[in-house]
Amino acid sequence: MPELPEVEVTRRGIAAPLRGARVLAARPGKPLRWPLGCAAESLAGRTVGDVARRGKYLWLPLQAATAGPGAASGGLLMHLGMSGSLALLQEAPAPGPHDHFDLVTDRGTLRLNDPRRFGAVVWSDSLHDAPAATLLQRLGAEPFDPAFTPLAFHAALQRRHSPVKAVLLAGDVVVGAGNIYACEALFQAGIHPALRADRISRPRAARLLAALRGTLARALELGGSTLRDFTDAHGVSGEFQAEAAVYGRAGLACRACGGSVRRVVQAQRSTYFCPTCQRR
DNA sequence: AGTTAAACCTGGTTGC
DNA sequence: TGCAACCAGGTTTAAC
Repeated sequence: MPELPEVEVTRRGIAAPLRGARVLAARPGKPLRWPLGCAAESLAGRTVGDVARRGKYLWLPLQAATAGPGAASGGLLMHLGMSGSLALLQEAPAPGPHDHFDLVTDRGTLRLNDPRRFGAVVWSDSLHDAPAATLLQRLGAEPFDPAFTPLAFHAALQRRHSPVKAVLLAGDVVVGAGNIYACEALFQAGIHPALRADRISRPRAARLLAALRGTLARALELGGSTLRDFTDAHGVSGEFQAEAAVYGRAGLACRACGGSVRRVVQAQRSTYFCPTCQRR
């Protein structure tokens, strides 16, 4: 499920309550994408720092009680995959069949629910060491980074020969958009999803970046999108999907021109677009 | 090197 | 009603 807005909504829900929390225990469940990479017992006694986000990854700093030089830091790199969500529970019931990781703290239990188990919880000594550094290394620019200018976006697109939709999804030019927001941003920008990235003009690249930022910002306001199972840290669903212009609307009328929204498959994923409003 | 398939998993929906 | 086929918010890894 989760694209940047859902991950950021999650981060905002847990960051303040968990800042300074003391870890009492960690309970891994069924295997996720990768092994935890440390003994669960080694997390007990650590203190949670400021939860950060990079792309669709969350970083939970976990400081050791004995503050020595270097070896005391580290943290958990978390990813929600396709179907994951995090909840911060004051009184956690016994884990259900799809609860695959618990971080028990004195401020509540942070619980990962992830039916498909494409998500991940991985220990890393720091963001700058493997495995975290390896995973984050391929990520493109943060969409809201002011240093990421329309010109820089256009230059990056010029180097790619794939359809622009596939480039947005790949996340190595700019992170944050998944299948929903890539479709929506392209619609807002009036760009055909099959258009090769290197064929996009400078003005259209600028328009696409603005559309991407606008789409992600609007989704953030609405608490993200909930298609089937996403909820924020308090169990609340997102509302963005209700105002999606094209995503999931194959055969329905385009909200702008009244024409029929089409569904095609690109890079093994469904793409929704309006052939009238979006041009090559 | 750069682009495109295969793989990981479970469950809900659709169609015969 | 039963069951097969297809679909789903992601991204690493392997293969052209």
